[in-house]
Amino acid sequence: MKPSGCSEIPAEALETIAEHGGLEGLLSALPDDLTVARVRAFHHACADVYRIKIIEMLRIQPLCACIVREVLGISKSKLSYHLKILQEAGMITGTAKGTWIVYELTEYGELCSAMNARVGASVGGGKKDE
Amino acid sequence: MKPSGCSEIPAEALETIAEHGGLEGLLSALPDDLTVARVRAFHHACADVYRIKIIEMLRIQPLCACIVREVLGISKSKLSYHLKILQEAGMITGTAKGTWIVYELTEYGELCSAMNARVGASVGGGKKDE
DNA sequence: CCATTTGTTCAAATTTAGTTGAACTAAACT
DNA sequence: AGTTTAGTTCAACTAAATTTGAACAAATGG
Repeated sequence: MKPSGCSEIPAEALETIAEHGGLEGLLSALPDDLTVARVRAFHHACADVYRIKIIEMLRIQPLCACIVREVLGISKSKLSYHLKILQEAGMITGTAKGTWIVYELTEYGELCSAMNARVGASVGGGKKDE
Repeated sequence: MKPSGCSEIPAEALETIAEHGGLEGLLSALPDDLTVARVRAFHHACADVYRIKIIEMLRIQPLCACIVREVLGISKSKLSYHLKILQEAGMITGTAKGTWIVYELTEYGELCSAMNARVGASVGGGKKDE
C-alpha cells in the first residue's frame, strides 16, 4: 500500500521544492481532507450525462419532474435516482406543488451550471482515442 | 427503458414551459451530446481525491512523479494509473527529464484547479448524513 | 554486463456506481 | 371505496472504476 523500495527521495529532486518548504511545505499547502472530499463530491455529482442535462434544463427554468423525464426519455426510478443524487449534493431542491414536484437549481447548482458552460466551451479536454 | 405508462404530459405542466418552446424548445436548448460528454469527462477526471490532490500540488509548481508519490504515500502503479487519467483528460503533461518525469498543469488543468478552489470555498455541497 | 532506479502495463480482485422492474406510498379524482 | 397519477424505495443485476502485485521496459551508474 505504501511505497515500494525506497521512501527516500533523491536530493536532486528535493532541491526543486526547497523554496516551497520541501515535502512538509508541499503537504501543508494542500487543502484539508474535508475540503478535498467536498470537491470530489461536487465532481462526482456532475460526472453523469443525465445529471448534467438535468442541471442544464433547470438552468433555463424550474421544472416538474414529469417534464424532465419526458425530455430525457428515462424511467421514473432512474430519474428518481439521479434527482436524489443531485439533491444530496445540494445542487437542486424539490418542492411539492399539488400532484407533482417542481425542481430548481440551488445557488450551488447554478455555480455548477456556470462551470459546465465554461468547460463545455473549452477546447482542453476531450480525448476520444489513442 | 422508456417511460412507463403514459408518454403524455399534463397540459398544465406543458403550459409552464410554453414560453421556452415547449418540450422541443427545452430539448433544443440542451447542449449537444459531445459537449455533455466532454463536461462529464472533465468531472470524472476530478472525481477522485488523489487526482484532486495531484492537481493542487502541480498548481504550486511542476513536480517530478517521485515527489508526488511521496506526498500522497501511494504505490507506483497507483500513481501511474491516476496520472494517466489526468493526462488523458488533458489536465497535465509529463516531460521526461533524465531519469524521472516532471509533470505540470496544462491550461485546462489550471482551469480545473481554479474551479476546485471555488468549490472548496463554497458552502453549498457537503451532506454527510441524513 | 549487471544492478538499480523510475515508471508502465497487465490481469485478477475488489469496490463503487448505475440500471431495472416490481412493490410500495401519498395525493387527487370519480 | 376504488382508480389513476406521481414519485420513492428496494433488491438483484450489470457495468465501470479502482486497487493490488507481479512482470516488464528503458535509462543510469557501477
